[in-house]
Amino acid sequence: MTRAPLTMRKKTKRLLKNKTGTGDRTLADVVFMGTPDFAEGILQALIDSEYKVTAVFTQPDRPKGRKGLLQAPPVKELALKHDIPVYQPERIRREENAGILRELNPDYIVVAAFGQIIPKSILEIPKYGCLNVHASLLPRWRGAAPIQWSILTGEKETGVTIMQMAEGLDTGDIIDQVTVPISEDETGGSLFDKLMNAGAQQLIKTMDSIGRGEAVWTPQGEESPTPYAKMLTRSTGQVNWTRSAVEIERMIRALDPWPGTYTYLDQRMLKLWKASVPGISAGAGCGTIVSVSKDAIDVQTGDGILRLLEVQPEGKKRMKSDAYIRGYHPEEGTILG
RNA sequence: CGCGGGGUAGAGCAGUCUGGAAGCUCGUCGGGCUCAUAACCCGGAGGUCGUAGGUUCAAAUCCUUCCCCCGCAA
Repeated sequence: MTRAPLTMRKKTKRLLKNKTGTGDRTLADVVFMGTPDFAEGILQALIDSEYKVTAVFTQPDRPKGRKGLLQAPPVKELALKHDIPVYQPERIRREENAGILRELNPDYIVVAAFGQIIPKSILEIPKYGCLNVHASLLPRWRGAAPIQWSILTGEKETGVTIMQMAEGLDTGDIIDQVTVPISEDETGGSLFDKLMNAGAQQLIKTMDSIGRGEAVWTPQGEESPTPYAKMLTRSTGQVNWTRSAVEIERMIRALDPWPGTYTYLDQRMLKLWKASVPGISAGAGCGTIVSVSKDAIDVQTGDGILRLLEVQPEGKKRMKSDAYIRGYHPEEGTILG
C-alpha cells in the first residue's frame, strides 16, 4: 500500500516537467465516470477547472418516469452540452472498454457514483490511477448510500473522501477528506448538495496537490466502523411504528427527497415529509393517532410521540398537516401502518 | 398503449353515480365581545368548477379532445 504514493510521486515529477514548459495548457487529461446528480456536480467542477475532460463514461439510458420513456443520465446531458464524447457501456468490465481507455490515455480517471464496478485492468490505465469521490468519511459508510445512512443513524457529522481506487469496494487509500456537519434539520437532499459541493471543490484541490507532488496517501483501516451503506429502495421508507420517534424522524429526513418515508392510513399510502419529536408519550399502541390538533397529528411510536407536520396523501402533493386535517379530518384512535 | 388517483375561492376537501340556484373546514377583510387571545359572535370579498367541443329546456355533474399534477410499477 505504501508503494502507491511513491509511484505517484515519480509520475508527478514527469508530468510537472512536461507541463511546466508548455505554458498555460491544461494541467492534465481526465476521463470521468459517473451517473446521477451527485456525479453531475463533480463533472461540472472538472469542466470548470483547468483540467481537460476528454471523455465521459456513464450508464446506458434507462426507462424513467411514468411514461417509461428512455432518459439520459444527468452526466450525459452535461457532457453533451460541452461536446465531450460520451460512452455508455452496459458493462464496463468488457475488454473493449479497457481498449477505448488505453486509446484515450488519460492522466486521471475520476469516478463518482458510477454504479458499476471498475475492473483492475482499467484502474491501471491512467498515469495517476483512478480517483474516487465518496460521500462519507471513509472507512465509515462504504457503499451505495452513505449520505442517507449517516443521517439515518443520527451522526453529527460526515464528509467527503477523495481516494485512490483499489479493487475492493470503497477501500482504497485516502488522499483527502473534508468534514461536513449534519444539522438538526438536515435532509438527504440538503446534505447531498453540501457533500457534492465539498467533494467537487476538494477533488480539484486534491488533483492540484497530486500534480505538485504534495499529496499524501493514507491506507484505510481494514474494517469499517459502520455497517455497509446498502442501497435504498422504496420499501426502505416504510415506517415501523415500534421504533422510536427519534429514529422515525431521522428516517423522514434521511429519505427526503428519495425514496420518501411512508405509512398507511385506511389502506391508503401516506408519505411523511416533516415531523418533530415533542418528547411526550401517550401510552397508546404503536402507530395510533393519539391527538389531532389544528395543525399537527400526534402519533404514538415505540418510544415517544411523533408529531406529523407535513404529509402527502396518495395521489396528492405534499401539504402541511393543517391543510391535510381540514380536507381529510383524520380521527384520533386511527391506527397507522 | 404498464396500473391507478386527481385538477371546484388564497389552502385542503365535498358535490359528479341518480343533470335542476356554488358548499364545508380554514385563511383573508370589516365589525363586535373580552383584561386578553391562535378562543367566541356578526357581516363581507373572493370560483368563466383545468382546456376545447358535443348532448340537453338546463351540465361541476353525461359523451369526446387536449393540457397539467401526483401515487404505484419499471
